[in-house]
Amino acid sequence: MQFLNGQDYIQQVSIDCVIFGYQKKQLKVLVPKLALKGDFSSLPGGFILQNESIDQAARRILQARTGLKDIYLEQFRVFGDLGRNNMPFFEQIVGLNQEQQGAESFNRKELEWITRRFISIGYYALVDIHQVVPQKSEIDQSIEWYTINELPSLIMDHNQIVANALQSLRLSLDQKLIGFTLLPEIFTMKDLQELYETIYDKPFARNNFQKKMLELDVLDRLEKKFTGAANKAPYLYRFRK
Amino acid sequence: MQFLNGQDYIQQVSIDCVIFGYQKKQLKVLVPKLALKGDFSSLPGGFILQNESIDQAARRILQARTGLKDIYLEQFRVFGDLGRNNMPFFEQIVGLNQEQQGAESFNRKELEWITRRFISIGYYALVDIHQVVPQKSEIDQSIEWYTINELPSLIMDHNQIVANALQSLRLSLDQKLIGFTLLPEIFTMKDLQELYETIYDKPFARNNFQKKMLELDVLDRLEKKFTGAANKAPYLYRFRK
DNA sequence: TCAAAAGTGTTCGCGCTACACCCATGA
DNA sequence: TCATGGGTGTAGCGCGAACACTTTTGA
Repeated sequence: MQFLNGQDYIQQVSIDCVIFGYQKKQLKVLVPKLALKGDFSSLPGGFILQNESIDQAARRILQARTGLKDIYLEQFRVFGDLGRNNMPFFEQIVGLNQEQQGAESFNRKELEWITRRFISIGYYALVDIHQVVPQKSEIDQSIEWYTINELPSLIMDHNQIVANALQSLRLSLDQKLIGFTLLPEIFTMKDLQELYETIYDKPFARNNFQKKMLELDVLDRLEKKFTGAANKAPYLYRFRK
Repeated sequence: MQFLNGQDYIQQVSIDCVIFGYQKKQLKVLVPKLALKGDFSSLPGGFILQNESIDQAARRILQARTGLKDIYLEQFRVFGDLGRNNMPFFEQIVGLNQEQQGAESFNRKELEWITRRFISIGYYALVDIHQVVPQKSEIDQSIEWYTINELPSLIMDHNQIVANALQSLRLSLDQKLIGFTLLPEIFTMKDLQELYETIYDKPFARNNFQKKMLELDVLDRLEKKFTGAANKAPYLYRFRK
């Protein structure tokens, strides 16, 4: 019935993942560039196999791009407007790729399948960026971390999806103690504060931030971290599971 | 390609609506009972036409059951577990309806269509219960308002969907000034307070509740309401749009 | 001894809660 | 004039923000 690459997927439904990472006071998103002429980038995505749940599908997609198995994952919204189809995108490609790349690499049936209208389930994931070795899929030319404020223009409504994901992340961050998943296992209070400041794009008072975090009672204080700098050495912390 | 009743729908995706109403200090949900032997109830739901957005589909489904066009509507979650299919349900029906009702009223193609695994997009709606004249669809035997604590057992995971909807409603109620949509246009402060107490299932202090609501600066105070009771007449209010 | 940055204790103001009081209404 | 329920003012309390002070570190 409905096949793409010989797999039996649910038709007209896709999953798009906003994979957040954090490095050097910047919130980043993992974005592959498609192996087609014309600079097309999109969110890492995929389809849902008949014999897997949507969460399993999202995990499979994430694992393929990040190599990580245990990832913090949250479904945040469905995008189902009319006009969410790859048609204009493929038309552009056909125009740009007259030889044999791109659209030609799809056979006729696959092209029909992929250019229909799609409903997309948005997931966001939080990862320790240092643990990720970004993996190209077979349709990618490259895959890279982009600072969220310097994202390239993405296909369809994918820029909008990122904006929505960030909004949802901000709402959940305080509630669910998920910020730690963006950091390495061991971190200083300053690291944590800078992460929060980056996500909310506003400063926090140092002492109050520390107090608030410690009162959550989820941090183990470890030994001090001697940096060689001429100041008091900060404690290291670890998130208690 | 994919047809049910001659319509071209997206396959394996459904919409389920939790329609909230409020009457006599009770939060209610509109639940149709299916025209099949064996007491099957489900959430009002439907499918997505190829040429409508998911929001439009939800509105169409809501209008069909409530008669109302302008309805407060919120998408709150996607349910996509494995095993979300109507197969066990239809097997039960076949067992119970040996004659010609129920499953037999579907032709073979429709049966195949409807018994596949489904991904369902959950919406909740808030309506003024007095404006609604519940409408049966052709597959319903009846349709009724049920107090949320006395819901019947619904098919598949629909009871779970209702629980999720209520949870989302509670989270949004304070943020988005949507409570008023459950009340008639004109109401007293006591009406509003009782609505909140019902939804959150806990009491609020009368004076503080009043202050909080008035400080939102979204209520127009109208004339007093003389009830004939031997006490001070309460003001009537209207939500300012 | 000093500057830099980390850790901690204290005060201030706001918003929510609780208590108190007054007012209108019909019997 | 009284009971009932509605409207409003004020005091207490807890949390987060702002401020202040101490401690540690290497130059």
